[in-house]
Amino acid sequence: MKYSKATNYALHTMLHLALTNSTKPVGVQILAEQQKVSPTYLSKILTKLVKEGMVTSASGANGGYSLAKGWESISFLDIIYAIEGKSSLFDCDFDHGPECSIQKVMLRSEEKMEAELRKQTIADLINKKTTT
Amino acid sequence: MKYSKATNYALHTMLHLALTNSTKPVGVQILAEQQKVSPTYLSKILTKLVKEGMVTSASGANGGYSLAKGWESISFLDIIYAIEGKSSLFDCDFDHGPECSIQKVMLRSEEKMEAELRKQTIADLINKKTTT
DNA sequence: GTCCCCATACTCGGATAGCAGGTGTCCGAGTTTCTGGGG
DNA sequence: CCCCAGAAACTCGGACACCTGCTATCCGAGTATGGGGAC
Repeated sequence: MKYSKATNYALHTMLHLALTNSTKPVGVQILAEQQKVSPTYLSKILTKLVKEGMVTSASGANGGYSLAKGWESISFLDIIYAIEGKSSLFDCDFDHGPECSIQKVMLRSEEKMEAELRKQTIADLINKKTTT
Repeated sequence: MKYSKATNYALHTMLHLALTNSTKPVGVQILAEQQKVSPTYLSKILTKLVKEGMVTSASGANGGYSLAKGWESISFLDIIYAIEGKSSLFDCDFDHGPECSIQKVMLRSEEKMEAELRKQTIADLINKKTTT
C-alpha cells in the first residue's frame, strides 16, 4: 500500500503555487518542469483539484492555475482526498455480524492519521521556510 | 490507496486462531472456509506470517497453522508490516534539498496511525467479546 | 499382543496466469493576446 | 490616432495505451497418521 505519485505531485504543486504568491496564473509547463513530469499528466491531476475548488484554472495565453480564495485553510487531508478519494483505507466486506472489531480498530487508527493531516495546512509550511 | 485484501485475511485469520485457543494446529481449509477464500491463496498469505515468526506451520495429517509463542504481544502493526511490507506510505524521490517538508508532514502523520496500530493487539480484541 | 513397514491422505510452499488501477501520452476544443490594416 | 478583424500561440480537458503490483490458481514435494502383516 502506498500513496500514489499523483498525490505527491499535487502536494508539491500546491506548495509551489503558495510560495510563488503571484496574482497571475502559473502555466502547467512551469509547474511540470519543477517536478520533471509530463505537463499533460500534471494537468490531469490538477483537474481534480479544480473540481474540488482548491485551485482555479485560466484559459488562453498567459493562462494557467492559481490558488483559489481561502487557500490558507486547505489542509493536507483535503488534497489527499481530492486525489485518492474519500473512501476508507480498509474495507471488511465480510458478513460476520453488523460490526467488525478489526475494522473498528483500523478505522480508529486511520482517524489518528487523518486528524494530523487535517491540522497541517500548506500555509503552515510556508512560515517555516521550505524547500520547493 | 487501500490496504490489500491479503491484510484483511491475515488479520481475521490471526483473530480466528486466537479465539479457537486450540493446542492443535488448524487446517487451511477450515480457515479459508470462514472467509470464503481459496485455501491455496490463504496459504500464500500465511507463509508471510510464518516467516515473521508469528505463527507456526505443521505439516502432515492433522497439520495446519497455530499461533507462535508470545502471540499475545503481536500488534496489528506487526501483521500489517508482514503483509504490506515495512516501507513508508509516502516516498518523495525528488531532489529538492536533503529534506522534503511535505514528506516530513506525511511521515509524522503516518507515525500517528502506526502508534495506534502498535498499541492494539489481537489479544485485546478477545477480551472484548468479538465477532469472528 | 507388539512392533515395524508401507500405502495413504493430508498438508505446506513455490511457480504460474488473470486482472485492476495507477502512470503516462496524445490530440482536439476553447480562449486570450497580439499584430496589422483600414477608417 | 483609434478601431476592428484575423491569425497565432498558448492553454485546458477528455479519450486512449502501457505497465507494475495485487488477486487468484494449479501442481509438486514433504510429512505425520493409520492400518496391516509378520514375529
